[in-house]
Amino acid sequence: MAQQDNPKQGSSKGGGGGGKGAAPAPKTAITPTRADDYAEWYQQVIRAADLAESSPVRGCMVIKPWGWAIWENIQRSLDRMFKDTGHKNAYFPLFIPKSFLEKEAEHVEGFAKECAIVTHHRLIAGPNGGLIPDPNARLEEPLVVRPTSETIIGEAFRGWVQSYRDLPLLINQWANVVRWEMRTRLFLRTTEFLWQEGHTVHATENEAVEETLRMLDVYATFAEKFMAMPVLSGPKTESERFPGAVATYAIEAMMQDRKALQAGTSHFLGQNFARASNIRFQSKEEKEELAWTTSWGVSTRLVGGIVMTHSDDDGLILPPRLAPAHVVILPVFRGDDTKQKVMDYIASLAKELRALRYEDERVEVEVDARDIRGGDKQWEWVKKGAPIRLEIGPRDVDGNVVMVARRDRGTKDKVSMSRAELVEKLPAILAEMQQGLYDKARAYRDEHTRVIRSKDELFDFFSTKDDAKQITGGFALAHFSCDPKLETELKEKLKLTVRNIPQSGFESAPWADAVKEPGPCILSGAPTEQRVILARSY
RNA sequence: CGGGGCGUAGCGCAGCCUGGUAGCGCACUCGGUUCGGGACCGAGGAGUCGGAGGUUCAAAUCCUCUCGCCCCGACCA
Repeated sequence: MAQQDNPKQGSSKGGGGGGKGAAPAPKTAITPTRADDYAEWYQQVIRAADLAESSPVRGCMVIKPWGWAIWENIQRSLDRMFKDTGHKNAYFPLFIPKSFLEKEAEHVEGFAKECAIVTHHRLIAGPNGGLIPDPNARLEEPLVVRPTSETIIGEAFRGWVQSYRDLPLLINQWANVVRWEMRTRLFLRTTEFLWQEGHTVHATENEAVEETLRMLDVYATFAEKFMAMPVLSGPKTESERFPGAVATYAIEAMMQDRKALQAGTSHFLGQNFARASNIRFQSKEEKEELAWTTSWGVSTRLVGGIVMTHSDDDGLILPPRLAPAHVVILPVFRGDDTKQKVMDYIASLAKELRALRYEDERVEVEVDARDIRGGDKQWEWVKKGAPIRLEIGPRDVDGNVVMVARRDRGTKDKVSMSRAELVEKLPAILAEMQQGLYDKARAYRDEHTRVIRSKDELFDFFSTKDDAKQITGGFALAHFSCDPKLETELKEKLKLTVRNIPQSGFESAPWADAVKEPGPCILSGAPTEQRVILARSY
């Protein structure tokens, strides 16, 4: 059904201010729409949902309460999964002595270009009234602000590991890291970002590989069950590998502009970092051996993934399992006489709803009693993506009913429900919404994933006609030999990269059978064992 | 870091070319009428014109430098 609402906010491209010719009234709460300008739409959704804003510090964002609450939910859910797989949390320093970073050759090369460095520990008055680093307070050895913590954690682990009895060592840290990226985007790529990084040490190669895959699987499960975001799991090619890793695995999701988002990585580090940090242990056979390590992480980028997977032209849509509030109650009343009656009713309903369980968590209820216009309030929560909105006024109180609106339905699509029915059905409704979001995202991804059989087909799939902003392409499933030279060619000509070599996440997709088929590389003709995913990415 | 665009009230913008010391819409505050809803009328508050230097009697407007944002590229979670 067509939306007739008249948004008050959002950027208008044409027109200009000063009361000049107004642009035609947009019909969506977010301007522009996804189809018109996806990148700008993304920015506007974040702003309209009040998730975050940019800060005075280059590339760094301020995460606002609603955005932070989503991250907290991500943290809580993932943390439980880490604990359930035997991991413990710990915390390591923000600063890494420069020399530590230099211990692993590939690692240095990979991160050297994007490190923030601390060289002094004191400021003094400068010539122009400002502050300058005190030349007498120069650090003997500069400290790097961690871009990732393998080296500093490895240093600690060396002391923690002596015997095979100390293994496996399964540690996770929730932290911030800094990577001086050239180009930043809220949540997707910021100079400072928040993440968790798991670091584990094992006695055998097998165990370490198992751990790497286990955590990749934890990520895939989290993405699918909590974020309602379908992902394809599998190893990366050599060129996309984490600096210093033997193998990197990733989960890859398709956003609504059909670009891929790397949503989580798990690295098998072999003995490279153990060697660099000298992590050795005595085996049962009384031999001194070099350990095997892994590392794995997901970041605040996941919030960007949620935005781009589910949201529509009216704003954010949150999967219920990660929504800071499952239910938002919007009181409707006029004078003080009806207010008390309505608020009392709402208080008792909120209490009853909070006692419910959804996915083994408390149902979170927010009562928005702010004294602002009902319509504005309604739209605010639409844009913030709250799963359920309940409208309750005097008439509802009298009839013991509530008006229920779902974020996955039209904004005007409200149904009246008895209080008892709501209480009884709420968990099921949330579950249905969660599943619905997943199914929809899954259908979108599967629809825009194409089995590609030739170079021409590939170029055709990703060809752009006239408007550079139009959404085209998707995931190309193709036989590709993963030769770095050929990868460069695809990157230069089509901006494509091999996202991964999918191992799971595609069961029951219409093209599932094509994935594991062997065949000749569409560029070189060399034989390959299975198809890979080629896509443009964030 | 290269190319392009841009920073003027919370948000979106006009003013800059042709210097004279700030304006519009929405938001905000108050009053009223409305109101199961993204209203309407009236009154009002709010701006270091990103920052620093310079030219000038006078700078949002001209010049230099700088910081930040957005888009495209290279780099990447």
